[in-house]
Amino acid sequence: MNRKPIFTIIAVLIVIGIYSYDFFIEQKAKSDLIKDGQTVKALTNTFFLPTSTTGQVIHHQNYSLSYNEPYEQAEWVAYELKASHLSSTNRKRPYFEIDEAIKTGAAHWKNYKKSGYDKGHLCPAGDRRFTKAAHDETFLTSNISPQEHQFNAGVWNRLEQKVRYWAKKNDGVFVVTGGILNEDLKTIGEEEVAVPNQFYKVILDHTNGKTKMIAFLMNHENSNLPLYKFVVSVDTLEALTGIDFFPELEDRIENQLEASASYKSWSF
DNA sequence: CTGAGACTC
DNA sequence: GAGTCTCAG
Repeated sequence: MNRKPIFTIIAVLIVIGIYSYDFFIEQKAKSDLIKDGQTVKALTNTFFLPTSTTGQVIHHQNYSLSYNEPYEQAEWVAYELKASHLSSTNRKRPYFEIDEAIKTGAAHWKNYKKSGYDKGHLCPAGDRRFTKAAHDETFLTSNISPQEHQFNAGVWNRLEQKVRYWAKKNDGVFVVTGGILNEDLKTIGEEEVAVPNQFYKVILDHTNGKTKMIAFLMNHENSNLPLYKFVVSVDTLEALTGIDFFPELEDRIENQLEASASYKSWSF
């Protein structure tokens, strides 16, 4: 009878041990996930990542972003869209989740509820349908910006579809996108998520060793104008955002390409 | 494709 | 909050 407390203590220790082990495995899996994302970018696509004006760059498995805390959204989201990524698989839309990777705290989706604005994807769900995990990963609140529905479902949607067309045609493109974040923007919700007045997108293609790029700047309103009307130089966007979009590109090529607002080598 | 919102449980 | 359904451009 007097041995009973010993057994109890041993049993408790075993239970604690099991929970600790589970916790350890879970943490290990999480750190591997983050490390993998960084490794992938380091080994392959580093050159296409823009600079960050905030110092908070997050690498997810299928896109990277730079979070701008005061505006409660990403200043840019960057990803590669390969032809093989394009999928017609219909996937169920999950619920938006707070991106736990944002150390300063990503906005809650409730800020958007009944705000009159869409939770507009920056990395589109339609570009990440190749797996459920990739699709779900776009439903993080670090990957959205308040967008008028007419804009999101209209001219912005048209541009996103054009990017898919180029990805298919050129066997892959790099995409950088976001809202123009500057002072005195309207905000929504308790966390005061800023509503950009303009949105931009930069597309880089390096098919067959030739590098070309094209950039778009759109006012935050729907339009029926053809997409080429919104073409600007990357230099224009860099002046507006303070972001250096392709710092790893050879300077001579970078300077030449970024100064151009020509779209003659892109088919619409 | 891009989404919101109402309704039930 | 989760799941299902309807609706709009």
